[in-house]
Amino acid sequence: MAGIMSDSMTVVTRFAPSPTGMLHIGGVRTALFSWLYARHARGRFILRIEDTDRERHTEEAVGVILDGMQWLGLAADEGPYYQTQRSPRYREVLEQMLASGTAYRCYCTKEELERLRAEQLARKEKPRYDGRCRGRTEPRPGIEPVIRFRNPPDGEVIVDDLVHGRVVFQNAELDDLIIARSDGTPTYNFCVVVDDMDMRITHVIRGDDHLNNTPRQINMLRALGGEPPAYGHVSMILGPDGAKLSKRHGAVSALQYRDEGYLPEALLNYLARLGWSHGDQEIFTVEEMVAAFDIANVNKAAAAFNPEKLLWVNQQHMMRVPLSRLAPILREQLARLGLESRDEQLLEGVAAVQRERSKTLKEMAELSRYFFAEDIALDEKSARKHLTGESVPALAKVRERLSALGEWTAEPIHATLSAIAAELGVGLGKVAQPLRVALTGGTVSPPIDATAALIGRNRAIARLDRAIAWAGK
RNA sequence: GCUCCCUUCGUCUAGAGGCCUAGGACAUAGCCCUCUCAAGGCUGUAACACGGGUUCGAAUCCCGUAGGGAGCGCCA
Repeated sequence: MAGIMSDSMTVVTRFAPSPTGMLHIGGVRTALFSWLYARHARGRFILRIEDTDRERHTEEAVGVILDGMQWLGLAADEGPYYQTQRSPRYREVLEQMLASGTAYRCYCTKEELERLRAEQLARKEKPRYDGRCRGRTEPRPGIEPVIRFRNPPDGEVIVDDLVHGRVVFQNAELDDLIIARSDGTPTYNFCVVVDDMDMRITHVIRGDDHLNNTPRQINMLRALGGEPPAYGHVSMILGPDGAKLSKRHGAVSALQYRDEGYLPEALLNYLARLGWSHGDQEIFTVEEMVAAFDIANVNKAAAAFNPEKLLWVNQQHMMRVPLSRLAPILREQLARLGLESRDEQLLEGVAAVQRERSKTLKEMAELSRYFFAEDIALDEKSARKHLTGESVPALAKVRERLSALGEWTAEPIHATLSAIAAELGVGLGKVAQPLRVALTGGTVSPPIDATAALIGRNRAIARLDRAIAWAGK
């Protein structure tokens, strides 16, 4: 009964990225599913860095993964483990397999193997090693051998995949894969098996590009006397055009989304809903996802990444989260625009009125310059339209009454503006729009009373004076 | 080429033989609300890849076909 664990057994999942210099959002999604599965089952989640290919992997590349996981809040209960630090253990298992005969040395040269491959291809066969060194007992002088796994020649391997259901592979389709290179270093498929066994992984949740590796890994695990874990192969993410997601589709790195002003829980929510659903619910807090997640409901088909929906999900989260969560991120985004603000009260106030009019915190910062900048730029077009000679009486009246206003908050400001409109016999728009241009420099802002309140009396009056002067020209 | 996987509105999905006149969400169009922009509300356009079966009845089960993807490395 491969992979069926009793309830009493603790679930252990893992995320095993290869440090390529970026945390890909496809990887984030499998990490998330792994993490959710462990959290839901009150199990453990392990982070393991697959860095066997030493040259390509740098410390910075590992740092990127760690930073990304931290930003996302996908905390590991164990690790990070590094494969490069486990060499002695791999060596040990290799020796053990050689001794037991489940692995053997292969002295074929690369040229020989290439020829074999070419012949098979010419015969329209699947290229695979034919096992010619299986029975060899004597070394070939001058050749450093590789080590191959002795795969069972017949029978089948059944994978009861958590998302795909039963998948059956014939052993005859599998060949004896190389588990150690001629320089003695172990290869990926072998390391994974040893690691998953040693770390007692109960549920391997990974990309479905690994589905074809699974029968080999199961065979190796059995040869080592281990019991295979359960496997769940989740689909990959496609670009909006249905092609494999790549840089040309825009941001594929998780940290880019942080820089673009997305909330990590929103990214997680969006990624989870890509291939998974829970009734008609679209917006989930992380806790809700943990409670509702079930790998069995994950879709088999690959899903296309839709940036517009991510934007919507992000805004929905911005509108629900406490303002104190938004303020620091808004401050950071403002800083990138060269605008300083240490006023937590103001930051939260701005976030409160802007969150329903911005999709990201970056956009919020861009739309909120006039709340933080001392000098604002007057948009020509807006000014010509609304700061006309006709608007001067209204503006003057607003200036006069607002400077005398007792309490500088939205309600009295609103009452004042309404009263002025009524006195002048015009709609509120005739007062609000010129004032909006005066205060913000443009025609778009949150409700004018709230906007004025946040801008503050002194700055508001100064901007009014300037606008009146402009209109009177 | 071989093996394996996948296929419901443009996109993400619901759907476990009758509840389907195929539901929800994003996007899109219209209306409402309204001081601008939003947010919100209402309404609309829009899908079971195709062909055969099985069944009283199929989006759902079976078999093909087509299309897409992955794997077949001394990469991970």
